[in-house]
Amino acid sequence: MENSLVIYNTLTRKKEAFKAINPPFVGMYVCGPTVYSDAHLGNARTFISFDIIFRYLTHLGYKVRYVRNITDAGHLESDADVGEDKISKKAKLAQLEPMEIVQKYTVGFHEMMQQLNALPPSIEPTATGHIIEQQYIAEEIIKKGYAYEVNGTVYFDVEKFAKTHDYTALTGRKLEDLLENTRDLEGQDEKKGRLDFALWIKAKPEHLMQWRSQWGQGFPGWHIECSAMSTKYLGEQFDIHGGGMDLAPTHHTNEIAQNVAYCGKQPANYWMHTNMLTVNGQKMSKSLDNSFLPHELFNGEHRLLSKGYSPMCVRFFMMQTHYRSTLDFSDEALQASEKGFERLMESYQTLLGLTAGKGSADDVNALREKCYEAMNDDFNTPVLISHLFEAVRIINTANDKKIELSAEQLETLKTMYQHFIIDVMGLKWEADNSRTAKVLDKVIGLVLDMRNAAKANKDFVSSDAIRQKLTDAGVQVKDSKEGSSWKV
RNA sequence: GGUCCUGUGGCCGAGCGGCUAGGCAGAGCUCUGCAAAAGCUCGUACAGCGGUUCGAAUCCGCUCGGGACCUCCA
Repeated sequence: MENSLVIYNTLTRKKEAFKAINPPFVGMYVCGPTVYSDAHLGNARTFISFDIIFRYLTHLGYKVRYVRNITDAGHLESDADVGEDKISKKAKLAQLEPMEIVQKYTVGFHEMMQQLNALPPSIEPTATGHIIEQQYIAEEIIKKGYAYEVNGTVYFDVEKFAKTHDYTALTGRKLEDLLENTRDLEGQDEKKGRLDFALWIKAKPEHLMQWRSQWGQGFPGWHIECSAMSTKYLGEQFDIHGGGMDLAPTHHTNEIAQNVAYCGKQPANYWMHTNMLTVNGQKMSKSLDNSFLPHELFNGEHRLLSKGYSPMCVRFFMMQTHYRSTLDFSDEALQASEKGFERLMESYQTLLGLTAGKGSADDVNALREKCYEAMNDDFNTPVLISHLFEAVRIINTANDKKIELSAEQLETLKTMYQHFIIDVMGLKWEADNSRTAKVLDKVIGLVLDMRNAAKANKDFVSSDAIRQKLTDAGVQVKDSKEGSSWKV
């Protein structure tokens, strides 16, 4: 547990040494997806970033309870609007039960995360499963005097809260600016202040998702679910709260206000925000129609792609950019990553086949230390990867018999690869174990035997013709002293 | 309009006051029957203009680009 991990904290706008409240335990809450349509790659980027964080904390020896919610109710089309929630709206359009929508997209989301090799969170609570808890917190906030009820809807009194608390702590914005810039929208007349947001919303009779409450039939506001579920599973104060950057100004700001009003405590010590994924310089967003769906990316069926990219390649691609930087998605960048990723993974294969020798001057222990330094510096995966490529060079040089690595050096490299590539970055072999793949392996082996026979007879015309045909078929042939190998 | 972030070599992308990031692409070389793969070498980059400093891609100011949020969004 002794480490020098530093984390960039949005609250303080600087990197801080990470100190768990109750080590070795760490509580981490991440705002999950709203399951009203297909998850896109922008969602994936955020959750992959937190997957790395979860994995690295675990690797360091922390016992992490990672809570990531599923928003399956209460997510308003607009924060100022008291109309329908997203799930309900979609359900009407598709003539489905709201829970059918929720089920469909929850399953889709899980499939995507599994393909991308993200570990499941420790707890994945749903908003609809915590209606009582949300009502309770809303009620308590009313008791504390920071919320009020109007016609069956409960609002949080932002201006009153801001008098005695730092409402804009997370973004550092000025309350006056927020007040000036908030637009007038329908449904505002009920609210006392224009920044007030709903904790509980009165449902119209035709509204599909509604629950009974002391304020009448209704459904919960969006922000309250996270307050309710984080408090329930991680306590009033926990270590890390995360989410996409776009959530900080509204959702997280309101979430903090709710928690503080409810129990007087800032919910999390470290607020972490991942940056956006862009396409052609613009945020990938459902409303901008520039989204990539996972399957479009994996099979290449998208107008912006020349080919498909495997889930692991995509994962690697994302890790070549720091989580707090925007990541611009392009076919060209993806192709470059794919090559690099393959070289890295092939070196792993090479490493496992190396035999120990005298030892080289390369300081692999120092290299491993550098990997830790990179990750300890706010989870800097791009720098980690640059160090791993240094290892790739050493391994390939040894494979070329230009240097020899000692048993200790090999062991260090193997441990380093296992820890950082497999455990922390969550990359894995994309081995094809299908029956056809096994048959193909034997067939190509046979062809290469024939080619080697031709080579042995100095019949290079035949051997080169065979190689050319294989190349045309997409099979790359590599000759070495030990024989020939191939890859697709 | 307001608030904030950002501009790095052909492309992607680290760096956050002095020490070659890295990947991809390109050129040359080594190895090899030839290729491929691998290794080595190379480009000598920090939007522009000022300023602070012994020293700036890195700090400050201005100018010009790009983006985010202020309205649902990871």
